[in-house]
Amino acid sequence: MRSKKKEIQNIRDLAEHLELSVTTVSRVLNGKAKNYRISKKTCEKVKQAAAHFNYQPNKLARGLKMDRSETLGLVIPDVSNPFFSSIAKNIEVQARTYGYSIIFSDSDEDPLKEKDAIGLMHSRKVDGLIIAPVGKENTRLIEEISKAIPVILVDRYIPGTHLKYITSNNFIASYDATCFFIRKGHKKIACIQGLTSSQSNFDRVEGYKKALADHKLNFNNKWLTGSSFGEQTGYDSAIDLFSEDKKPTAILALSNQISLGVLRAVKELGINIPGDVSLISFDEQPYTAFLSVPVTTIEQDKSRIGQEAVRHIHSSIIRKNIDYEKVNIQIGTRMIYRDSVKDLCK
Amino acid sequence: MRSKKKEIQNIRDLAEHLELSVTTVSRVLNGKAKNYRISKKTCEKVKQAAAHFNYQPNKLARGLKMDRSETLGLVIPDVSNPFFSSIAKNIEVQARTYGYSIIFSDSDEDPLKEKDAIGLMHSRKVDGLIIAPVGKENTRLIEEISKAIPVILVDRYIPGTHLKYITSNNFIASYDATCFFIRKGHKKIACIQGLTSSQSNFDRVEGYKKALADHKLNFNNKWLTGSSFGEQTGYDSAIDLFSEDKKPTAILALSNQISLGVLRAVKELGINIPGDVSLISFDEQPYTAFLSVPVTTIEQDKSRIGQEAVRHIHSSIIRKNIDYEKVNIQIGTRMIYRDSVKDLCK
DNA sequence: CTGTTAGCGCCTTCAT
DNA sequence: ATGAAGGCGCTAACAG
Repeated sequence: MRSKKKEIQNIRDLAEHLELSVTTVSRVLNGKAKNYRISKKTCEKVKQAAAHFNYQPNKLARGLKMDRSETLGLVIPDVSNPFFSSIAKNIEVQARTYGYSIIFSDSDEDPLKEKDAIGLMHSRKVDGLIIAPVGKENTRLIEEISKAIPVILVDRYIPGTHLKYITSNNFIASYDATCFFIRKGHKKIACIQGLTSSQSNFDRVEGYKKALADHKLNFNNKWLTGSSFGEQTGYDSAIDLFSEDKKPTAILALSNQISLGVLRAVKELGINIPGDVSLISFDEQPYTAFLSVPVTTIEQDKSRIGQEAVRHIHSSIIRKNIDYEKVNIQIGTRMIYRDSVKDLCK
Repeated sequence: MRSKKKEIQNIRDLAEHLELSVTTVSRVLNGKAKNYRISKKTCEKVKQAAAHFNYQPNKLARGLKMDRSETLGLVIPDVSNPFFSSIAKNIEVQARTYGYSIIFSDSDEDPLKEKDAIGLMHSRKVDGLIIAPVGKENTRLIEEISKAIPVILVDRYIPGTHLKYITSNNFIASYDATCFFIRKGHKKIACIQGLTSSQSNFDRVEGYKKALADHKLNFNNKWLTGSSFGEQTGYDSAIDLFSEDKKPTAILALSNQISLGVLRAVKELGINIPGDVSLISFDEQPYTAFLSVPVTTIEQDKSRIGQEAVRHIHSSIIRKNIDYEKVNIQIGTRMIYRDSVKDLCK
């Protein structure tokens, strides 16, 4: 056997080189040697040759034939947000253990881009789709596609649909945080919310309201501001909250970026945390402990969210049937107590 | 024409429904109507039907036939690092404007995973590969694959190869930062480095050394510590730097995560920045201004790095030839002056 | 134990 | 101005 490296581009070249049929080679390479009782010798030869020529089957062709691309679509609103990048990382790493590659798209908080991205995923024949929807705009589309392939929502979900989701228990997290404020003697508690059309935002706001109600505190609309999860919202809202006669003693910020904005405003205004105002923020980050004031946060279990998402989508895929088993997992959160909340009772 | 929605799964179904040949449908859908002088009427009918049935061509089949998957591979060491997540975002957004989807893989700072990821990209027939290599372990493999498809390195590059790269001008950035320390009267300047096998780290260290040399300051090995870009390295190095008789007056941290580690150590030790020690950190982040001490940073132009990478790879792809035109772009950085450097001259 | 062959969905050459 | 047919690389009946 000449060891001269011919151009081995596909399985046929390899088969010819080995003087075997493509079938045999295919079988060996797909671990079906046993089923067809292919001789050890042949088996070894094939494997060695494949390794020698560094042959890798064309996944496009394989996908076309098998009707399975071994690919998962991932659509998230903003990877540069550390919350989502963490989720993305966990999903990718987990997905690979199941043999999937990730086709990734950043919807940039834009429903139109999201729509395109979903369409693309479909035409690329992903086996499943993991999506953190921007809002509710593409609900119909997502429901439609979920009839063809398994879909799972992460973080942000859409109620009133069959769509499965995995998210944090936002209601309880928010409820607990607000209660914590109240226990520390706060009565004027503001909440800076994110995207109002997102359900996780809604749940957080509900938790906040419920906590107020449970403690016979009136909910006042002037203390609920904000419109997106971004930094600018936090800044604008904080400025607003302090410019007028509102002046809350506590702020619940519904995302890490929002609290960064609050920090910017607070710095500009010369306001002191927790002296003048207390702060609790959603999303623990590696840097939160080292902020100008170490802020008390609500930590979400990003790694578990990612893992569960992949696990569920994988099991839907192998079961081949888009089951309507209800999967709506709300993963518990954890408060990390630091120095941004003042105890008014002392 | 019945508007009953038959199952339109592929181009043949669509053609049959329209009572046209697949050829014609294909041509219209690929914008080649003009070339074949297909009548306006036919054209319109086809487009409408495609939209109506929400038909999307199977990209797997298309890719197989065309030998172009319209897909770019992206392999980076850690998306949860905000520096890389920012790059990833810019790359994805830019790639989409050229019509590429991104197949993304996180090598998790592990050369083995990186190797697998690159192999997978190859078998998925990506049209081009953008990679921030972990170290130099997979140089051979990357060079090999670069003969088959365009490859471009971002951030971390590999010298002594033909591999194209786009990175920050790390040498100058580091040189300038060190000079700044010196100008402020510092003489005992430590440098906490990242992955020593990465060229960008090397360049940064070289810039640091050169600045010392240019100012007749001896480089002393005891002030060069660290071994990875992670947070723990920053912490360990800082502890080490302060525990002994070293006690530098200034620290140059070669990544944002390293400086977070420094901050952790400094907090634990009750050391004051910039009172006891000054700090300059690579990588500007949204939070850096709000850290316990707003830190002076070296900002890299992440959006430009991403854009250029995609631009170059796209042009290599359409030119169809893997040209050996040297592309080694070093993008300028910008220092953002804040309060973490003490002026010893005052 | 191994091989032959059809066909996945698409584009394109050649024919009309 | 439109069609028919071959083939991209792979897997899986079906056939020995």
